[in-house]
Amino acid sequence: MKATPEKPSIDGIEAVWLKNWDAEQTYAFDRSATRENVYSIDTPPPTVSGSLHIGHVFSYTHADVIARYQRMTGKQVFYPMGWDDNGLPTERRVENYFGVRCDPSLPYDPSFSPPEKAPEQKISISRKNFVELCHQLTQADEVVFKDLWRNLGVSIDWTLEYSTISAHAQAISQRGFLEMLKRGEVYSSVAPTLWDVDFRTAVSQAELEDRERPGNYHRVAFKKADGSGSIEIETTRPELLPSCVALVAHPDDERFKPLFGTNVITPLFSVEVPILAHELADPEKGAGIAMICTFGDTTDVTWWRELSLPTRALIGRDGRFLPAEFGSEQFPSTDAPSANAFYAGLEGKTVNQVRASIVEGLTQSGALIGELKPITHPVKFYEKGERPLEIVTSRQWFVATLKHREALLKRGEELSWHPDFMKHRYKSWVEGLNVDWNISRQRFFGVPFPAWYPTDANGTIDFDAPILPELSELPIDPSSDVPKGFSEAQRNQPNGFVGDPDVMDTWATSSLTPQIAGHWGTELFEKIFPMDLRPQAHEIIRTWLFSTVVRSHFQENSLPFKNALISGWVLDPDRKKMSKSVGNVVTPMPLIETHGADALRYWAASGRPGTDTAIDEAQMKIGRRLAIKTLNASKFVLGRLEGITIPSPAEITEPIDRDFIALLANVVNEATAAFNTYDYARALERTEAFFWTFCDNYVELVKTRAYGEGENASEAGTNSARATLAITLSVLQRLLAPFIPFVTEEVWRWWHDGSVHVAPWPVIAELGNVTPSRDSAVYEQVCEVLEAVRREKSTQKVSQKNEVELLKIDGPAELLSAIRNGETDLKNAGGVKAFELNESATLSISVTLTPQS
RNA sequence: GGGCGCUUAGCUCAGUUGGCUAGAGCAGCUGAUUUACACUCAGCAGGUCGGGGGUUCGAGUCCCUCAGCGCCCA
Repeated sequence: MKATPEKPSIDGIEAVWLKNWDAEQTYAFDRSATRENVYSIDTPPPTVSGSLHIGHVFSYTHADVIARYQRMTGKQVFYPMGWDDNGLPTERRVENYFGVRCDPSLPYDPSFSPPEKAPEQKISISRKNFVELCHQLTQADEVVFKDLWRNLGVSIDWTLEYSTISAHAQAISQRGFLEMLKRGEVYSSVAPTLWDVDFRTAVSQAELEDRERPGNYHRVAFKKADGSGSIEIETTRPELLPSCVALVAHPDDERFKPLFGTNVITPLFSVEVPILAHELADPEKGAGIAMICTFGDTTDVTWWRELSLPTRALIGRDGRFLPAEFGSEQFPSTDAPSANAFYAGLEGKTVNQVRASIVEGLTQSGALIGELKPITHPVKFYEKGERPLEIVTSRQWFVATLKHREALLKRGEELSWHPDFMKHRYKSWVEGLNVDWNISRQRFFGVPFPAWYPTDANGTIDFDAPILPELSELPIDPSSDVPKGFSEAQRNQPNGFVGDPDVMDTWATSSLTPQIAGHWGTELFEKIFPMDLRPQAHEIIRTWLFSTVVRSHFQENSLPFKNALISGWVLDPDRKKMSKSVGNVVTPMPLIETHGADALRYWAASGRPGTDTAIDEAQMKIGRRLAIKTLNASKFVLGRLEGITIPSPAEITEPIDRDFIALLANVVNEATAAFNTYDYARALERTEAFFWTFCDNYVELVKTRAYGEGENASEAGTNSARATLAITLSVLQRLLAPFIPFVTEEVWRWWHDGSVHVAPWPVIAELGNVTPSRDSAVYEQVCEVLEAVRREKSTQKVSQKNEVELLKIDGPAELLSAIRNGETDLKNAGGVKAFELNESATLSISVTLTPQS
């Protein structure tokens, strides 16, 4: 056995072992492994947005302790790392960081470089220049992220690194799209689409959030077409009056039943619209009768579709009102001249401006009844946006999810969720789907759709006959690549082609992380798919988890992974959610520097799956203490064993040792069972508790005997203690290794050549012929007596080293026999000079201390 | 509006199918201690398990109900 260091320390050991693990390729995935022998992890590729978050540390630690456990059980762990660098977050960051804006109409400027300091007025640059800056910034960010992961001791195989904007990921993503297209699972259509006017892009249902916003009910009178009076409706969006196509009330609403099928005339624009019945109309809301406009919200879209209403959409992609001609077929009007005259003042205006004009017009015409009624109501926003979404009609690619709802729900049932209740998140999301998954984004830094469209002699684009590349050509960019049989000169020309201008939703790519990380189409993929584990946070169940399930269901007719390990959130010390705007975000690197990586991991690993956990530096200090204790206990025990041949567990013969090993066997069983159900926190708790009793009680009891000293010393007794110390230390070092990998590696190497992280996970068979079923409770009963002795010394305020003149114990025969078995150790540990044991029904321990000199 | 989770000691949390006197760590208090311990060890104290009702020989645990907090979905 090697010598233990004189003064071991945990400070600085991270750097030593990181270097060593790199050199030894400790975490390298062996591609020759068979599928049964592989444990594969679908690592979340974090959004590389420049800010590291303590939440990263939290959830990546959870996955890592599982990875380390699996590796020790003998599995080849496929543990890749990805960076989600495409998409809007990167674009926003680049715009602000460099002070630029993408204008796809500009030509590429090879000599462009951004100014040192971001200018106030953003510089317009070409798409290619913009994308170059995106790459530049994300690469720099990725270095910082990687540094954190390494310092945290995440056991990733860095040769498996990928990024979602890489050519490899783009090729996979485009192939995935083409295969869906071939199978008819994706389609393009012109449809009302939720639209962010600031970002100028469509957004999907998964990116929506409701925000409570103040609004006003405007009571507006519509004259009946037959001239018999008027109907009053209430609306929060009077600006949509020119887009009104009908009024709607609940079919059972007695107030309006007689009116169904009759017509009214819109104020200001004199458009005749019907009064219709639909169940989604809420009799309790407003006046109980609403106007349907194309389109104010998603309910309007439902009504429009189910009631087969005409389209009078007027809000453009920039959020401004489009031209309209009243009196035309689309906008019939009984008074076209005044309608057009009024509308002339609205065209090109923003939503707020138009609202003001229309309210004024309604007031003047007397159609606005009474005062405005302020209300608070939920309004749909893009989760990253600042203005309410509009609905515009545009061409988009959709993945058909709605008609597969039942199958997708079944997939959710099939998946093992940790914790189990998280499956409700998935279920309620899938049940609530109301539009197909829109995967088109009118943005720049993303994976382009691999499609061109032919144009006819008039230059009209035929969207129904896309020109598609061969799989071998991928990745392609239709805005710069030319389809086979065409030349660049034919781009955007009659009888030529146009490239699809859009990029894919970021989830359309990251839903293929198993395919990207596992190199779809190669032998490797067969070995890692379906993945064993998907670790992730709960707020992306409806996006990442759901979309991955969708893609895998279509592509492989399978779940993409068997287990989903859902982490909670990290809350600030006041149990508030961390957010940039509140300014309570904690960055992890200083915490690693202060407390050590093991300590930070200890805190993270004590947060159970799915449980929100507050940042707690006190907990990190306890983790640090555990690491230091591991170091010192190992030094002490190994010091007792220095220079001798360590006896094998077969030599564990003393009853107290055998009982202690039985308890150890129970801990091994419990920790293993807990890991197998992804309850790492429980495994840690049990291991840790046992480790402390090992240090404070067992080692204290047997250290004299292990030295071959003290009264009644015997070779058998000494060897039994030595064997117990050695095997227990070995087992505990390994049980702790997934949680505190740096310090356990340090102490393991004091007496082993290889890494603890590829050492075999402890099993009962190692423990000699001891079984978890205990012959007796010798150890616990001896501890109880030891405690009584310590209590007496503490009460008497004397040193624990003070000797005990006489230890008198009255108790049942069974107990006395246990104590006799531990008598020697008790004498050694408690300084007991003499025992007096008497049989009695009740337990009583009397301690007579030797008077202090 | 529907759903999920949480509520146990001052704090952070355990408490597996209902069963010994409800546990741990931290903080607090009282001591001991410097040849494993960038301190460590021992001891003490601290809870009507959110409220109410029910099932049961027995409820922190199961059922009902109410309240508060958080989240998901609509």
